[in-house]
Amino acid sequence: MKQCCDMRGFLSFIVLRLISKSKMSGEDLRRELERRKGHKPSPGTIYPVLKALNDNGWIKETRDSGKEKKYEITKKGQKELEAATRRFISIFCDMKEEF
Amino acid sequence: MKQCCDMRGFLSFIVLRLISKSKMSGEDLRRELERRKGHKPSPGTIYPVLKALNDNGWIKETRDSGKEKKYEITKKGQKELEAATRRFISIFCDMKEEF
DNA sequence: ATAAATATATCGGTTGTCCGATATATTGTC
DNA sequence: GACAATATATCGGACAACCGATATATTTAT
Repeated sequence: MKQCCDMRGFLSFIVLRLISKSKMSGEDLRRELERRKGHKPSPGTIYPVLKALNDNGWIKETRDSGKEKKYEITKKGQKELEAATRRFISIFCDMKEEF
Repeated sequence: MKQCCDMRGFLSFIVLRLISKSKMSGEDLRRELERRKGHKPSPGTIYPVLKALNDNGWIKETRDSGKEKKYEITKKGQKELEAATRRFISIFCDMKEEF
């Protein structure tokens, strides 16, 4: 174990959260994730995540006048995000003080 | 993807945090994790995590008068926990409002 | 329109987390 | 001390996250 911990497994959660705040493209997300994590996820990481979220009906494409492709959250995605957020809070309840 | 997301990958982080607050045994941790996650990690999950944290010198055993074995955090573990917490906050900065 | 740059998509492979099963050790009870 | 109950340890394997490489599509610049 190099560090405690890798914090794998949360990418789709973060991505869904970010998209819920504003429409974002794959590259938008890569940039924002680099900012937060100090490491830019590879295309092979981010696009499969977007595909999975889309296949689940949690996000959907939106093309504003034929420009670059962005994603926005769906109603179903909102529900899922709320549920996931509840799970998150329940697990990390005591992190409150750290923020 | 069944849910977004499984929130795997944070177990050692949570365990280190819990131990930093009070000395805990493996079973103490299993109970507390069940409370938070709604699912009790198997022995095959928790003990290897404790071993790994111990091997890294982040926690150490403490036997209070030959009673059950508990773990407490070390100085090195404190440092690592602070670093991990910083990473966590950086990634989830916007979760602040949710708590 | 063509070329270059950027964005998206897909696939195979690696790695790490976690579990179930099982074995051993420790504690509590009689 | 003997036995049961509880706690700890270890191992193989399943599964999923993530990456690197590569291919394709789209946008931008000339």
